[in-house]
This record gives sequence, structure tokens and C-alpha cells, in this order.
Amino acid sequence: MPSKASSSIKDGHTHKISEATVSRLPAYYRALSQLADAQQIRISSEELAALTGVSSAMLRKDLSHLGSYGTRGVGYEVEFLRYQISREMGLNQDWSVVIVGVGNLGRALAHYGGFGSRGFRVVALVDADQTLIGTKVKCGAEGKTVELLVHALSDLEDVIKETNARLGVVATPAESAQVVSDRLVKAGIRSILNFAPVHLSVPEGVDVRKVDLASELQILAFHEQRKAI
Amino acid sequence: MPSKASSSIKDGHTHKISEATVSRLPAYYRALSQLADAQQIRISSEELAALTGVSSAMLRKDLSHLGSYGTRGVGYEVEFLRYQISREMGLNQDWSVVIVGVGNLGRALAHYGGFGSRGFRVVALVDADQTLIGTKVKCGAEGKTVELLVHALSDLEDVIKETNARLGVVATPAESAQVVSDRLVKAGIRSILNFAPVHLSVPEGVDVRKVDLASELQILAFHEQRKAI
DNA sequence: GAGGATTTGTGCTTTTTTGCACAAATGTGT
DNA sequence: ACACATTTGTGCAAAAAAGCACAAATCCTC
Ligand SMILES: NC(=O)c1ccc[n+]([C@@H]2O[C@H](COP(=O)([O-])OP(=O)(O)OC[C@H]3O[C@@H](n4cnc5c(N)ncnc54)[C@H](O)[C@@H]3O)[C@@H](O)[C@H]2O)c1
Ligand SMILES: NC(=O)c1ccc[n+]([C@@H]2O[C@H](COP(=O)([O-])OP(=O)(O)OC[C@H]3O[C@@H](n4cnc5c(N)ncnc54)[C@H](O)[C@@H]3O)[C@@H](O)[C@H]2O)c1
Repeated sequence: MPSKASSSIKDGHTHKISEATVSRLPAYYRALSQLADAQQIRISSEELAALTGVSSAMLRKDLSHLGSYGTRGVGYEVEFLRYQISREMGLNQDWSVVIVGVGNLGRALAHYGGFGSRGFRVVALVDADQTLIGTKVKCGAEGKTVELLVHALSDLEDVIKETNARLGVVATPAESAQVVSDRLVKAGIRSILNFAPVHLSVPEGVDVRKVDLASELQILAFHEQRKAI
Repeated sequence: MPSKASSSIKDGHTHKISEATVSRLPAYYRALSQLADAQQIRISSEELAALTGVSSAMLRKDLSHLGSYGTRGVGYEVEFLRYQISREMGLNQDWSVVIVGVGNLGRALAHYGGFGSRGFRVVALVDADQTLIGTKVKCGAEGKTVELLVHALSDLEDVIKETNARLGVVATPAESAQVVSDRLVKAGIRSILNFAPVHLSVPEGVDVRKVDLASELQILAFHEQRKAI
């Protein structure tokens, strides 16, 4: 950018980043974290693209939306780029997560150690089952285990207020999901990860991401079916 | 289709269905199943769209790719449409699933009852942990529980051959995922659902779908961060 | 059996996403 | 200091997806 005037527009996060790009940033971030762990200093778009399963052109365009953090002829500095992505995505702060529904899945999520290392802290568990309420559940993997009390659904609002949770996970049966979602929203949660196989309707301004494992298998089955021979 | 010649191309599944459409069919299918359970006979595109969180125009276009199964001025017959989608997606047959990695997540998946009702049968569990191999794990929810033996990783190929599994689930730590994937492919599996947070490279003709829970939280966090006020 | 009310199916437009190709920028070696 | 090899950043083209709007088909009523 020689002739163009000085003021760099790119800097502030005023710039709109496309949804497709946002959905790929976590993969770049993870790959960069691994590279950093392995002490690698630099990486080219070609290599990082191969590592994350995208084309190098797409990777470069994605990254260019965050700013111009590479060096032509050289590549990207692993640690620096990782930091820029984490900053852009808000991963340099901790996020508190409340899990509603402590069944098979909710428990697996709570036990999982991989969230903590990425800045997500499960701070509260909520369930409707009387036999579960009041019991303790181990959260996080070895090293950083915390025991969390399972709270009653009726305490949801208080728990959210106390823990300052900003992300909600719905891991209840499908029948209860909409009700739970409504209560989460009413309690101030505006970002929900939904595992129940139903569409949640939420007011404008609330984001829902749905993870539907059965659908994934069905999509695989669809393609598998077409692999005749 | 007035002037255009008669021969209806639509009928056989020769027609190419877009990936975006395929990814939405499971949601339509699920909604239709619920409606069928509730004895509802007919439904309009508008209603079904609301139920699944898409626009009615998109729903109609999606469905039109399967064939012309609605009636103008009336809507769609729930049971008939459900059957057409299930046929198109290969859900009128059973699919055998092998799960590799019987930890938090693998176990939750095995326990889950919702797969069986959709035609997916977990037929084999495989792990590398000596203390797990040989133990039994309950599969499926109440009513249709089956106890499955956890097999050694070294038996993977045999297990797949014996059980005729066609779908593979990778629920191992990230470090092992690529190795496991390679072995699944070598054993003839061509459809893989991957929960490990790494990109799996597989030969042409093999499909991988990745479910990355941490990424989902990160994407939520990204948007949450921008909800400044 | 004609007219009006619905609701599908689809041609066309707009937006989003992906892919290509190359100039611009950097490093290297002589 | 200059030619050359690399690799980024991006303008432009292509493809895919989403949205709009309306004619065509069906049902219902009188
Ligand atoms: N487990 C899996 O592998 C899997 C796979 C695909 C989808 N899912 C979906 O994820 C969700 C959870 O699955 P799961 O296997 O953990 O089910 P689960 O039955 O083991 O657990 C559900 C939990 O939610 C609690 N609950 C019920 N109603 C509630 C309410 N109103 N408020 C709070 N808690 C409530 C129950 O007490 C129970 O503890 C389901 O919607 C299921 O369809 C699970
Ligand atoms: N549990 C979660 O909620 C969660 C969330 C996000 C991502 N994940 C990812 O899902 C995967 C599984 O998570 P988890 O919590 O169940 O982990 P886990 O450690 O509880 O279970 C992993 C299992 O895989 C087995 N294993 C290890 N190497 C193996 C190999 N080579 N072959 C076969 N089995 C092997 C281990 O013995 C263990 O039983 C991980 O990649 C994790 O990052 C899990």
C-alpha cells in the first residue's frame, strides 16, 4: 500500500468479517496453537491451509480480513498470528458457561478438559431431575478438576446472575429445550449452544448454534448411499 | 411446465441435490416425524419452515429438488413427505456405526437412545486403553439396551468386517485421530464423523464430517464479544 | 362450473462464498 | 546494488446459496 493515504482502516475491528470466515478462524487458531507448542516460529499460508483443510488462497483471504499480519516472501509468525486471532475472537478473555441438562451429554461436556484450555469455564450445572440436584459433578480434566453442584432449574436465573455466565448450553431432551432456552434468554443469556434436535426460536439479538449429531450421521448416510458399487 | 416437453427428469435420484439442501433435510425429516407422531396429516411450507427455522421459499426449493410432492393450494402430506425424504436420504435402511474411543464422548454417544430410532445402530466399540478393553458398555436407551464389548484397537479391521459397519465415529484424543482415521479407511469405512479437533486427511471418495464443540463456543464468543452496548 | 382464496413450484435477482491469477513486497545471493 | 526466488494480499471471475415474486395448480363456495 504505497500510494494510498496512510490511515490504516484495518486496525480497529470496525471491519465486517464474513460468517464463513468466522467459522474457520477456530481451526486456524487451534493449528497455530499446536505449532506454537511445537516451537515453530513461522508458517506459510500453504502449510497452514494443508493443516486445516482449506485452500491457501482462502486462508490468506480469511486472514486478510483481520489485518495484514503476514510478510510477503516469508509467511506468518505463528505466535503473533495466533494472538491476533485470539484477540479478534475474544479468546484472550475467559468465558463462563452454564450447562443445562446434566445427562449423558451434559456430563461429558462438563468432564471434558479441552474447554478450559481455550478460555471456556463451566461455572454452573443445572438440571430438573430431583435425584441429580444437589449432587456434585467433576468438571474439567486432570490437573484442574473442580466439583460443581447441580442446581435446580428453578434457580437458573440466580445461578446465572451469581456466576456471570454469558454462554448457555442446552443439553436437555428436545421437549424441554425451548422452555429452557426461553429462561436462559430471560436471564440475560444471548449466546446459546443447542444440542437438542429442535429449532429454538429466540428474540433478535440472541445467537443460537445448533449441534445435531443425528443429522451429521444422516448427512453421511446420504452420501454413503450414493457411493454405489 | 407448459411448453417444455413432457419427460419428467425429477423422478429418479439422478438429480443433483445441493450440499446446502442436504444439510437441511434432516431437520425437515425430524419435524415431519414429530408431526406424524402427533397425527397431523398435512402441513404447509410456511408452517414447516417456521418449525425448522428456514424461510418458506427455501423450504419449497429444497423439497422441489426431491420431486414435486406437494399440492398447490393445500400443502404437503406429512407422512408421504417424510417417507420421500427418508428414502432420498437412505434412512429407510439401517446403518451400522462403529465408535472408536470410548471416553466421555464415545460413551455418551453409545448411551444415547436417539440414534436407534433414526436407523443408526452402534454395533461396535473400540478403544486402545487396556483397562477398557473387554469391559461392557450399555448401548441405547431404556427399552432397547444392548451391552457391547469394548474391542482392542488391534481388532478394528476384524470388528468392522464382522459387523459390516459403514459409518465410523472418531472420539479419540486429537493425537490419535489421524491414525485411527487411516485405519478406518483401510478397513473399508468411507464415511467418518470426527469429534477430535483436528483436520483428518482422507483419500478421495471418503467423507468426513467434523463436529467441533470448542469451535462452536468460540464462534458464539466471537459474536457475543461484538454485542457491545 | 365460475370465481375467489390458497399455496406450491420456479424463473430471476441479489448476496455470499470460493477460486484464480498476478502484482507487490520481502528476503537472498552474488 | 541488482537479479531472482518466495509468498502474501487482493482484484476479478465463477459458482453456490438465498431471497423475491408470481404464474400455475388446486380446493372451496355458491
Ligand atoms: N447423548 C448423545 O450422544 C446425544 C446425541 C445426539 C443428540 N443428543 C441430544 O442431546 C440432548 C441431551 O442428550 P442426553 O443423552 O444427555 O440426554 P439425557 O436424557 O441423558 O439427559 C438429559 C438431562 O436433561 C435433564 N432435563 C430434562 N428436562 C429438563 C429441564 N426442563 N431443565 C433442565 N434439565 C432437564 C434430565 O434430567 C437429564 O438429566 C438431547 O436433546 C439429545 O437428543 C444427545
Ligand atoms: N467430551 C467432550 O465434551 C468433548 C468436547 C469437545 C471435543 N471433544 C473431543 O472429542 C474427543 C474425545 O473426547 P473425550 O472427552 O471422550 O476424551 P477421553 O479422553 O475421555 O476419551 C478418549 C478415549 O479414546 C481412547 N483412545 C486414545 N487413543 C486411542 C486410539 N489410538 N485408538 C482408540 N482409542 C483411543 C482413550 O483410551 C479414551 O478412552 C477428543 O478429541 C476431544 O478433544 C470432546
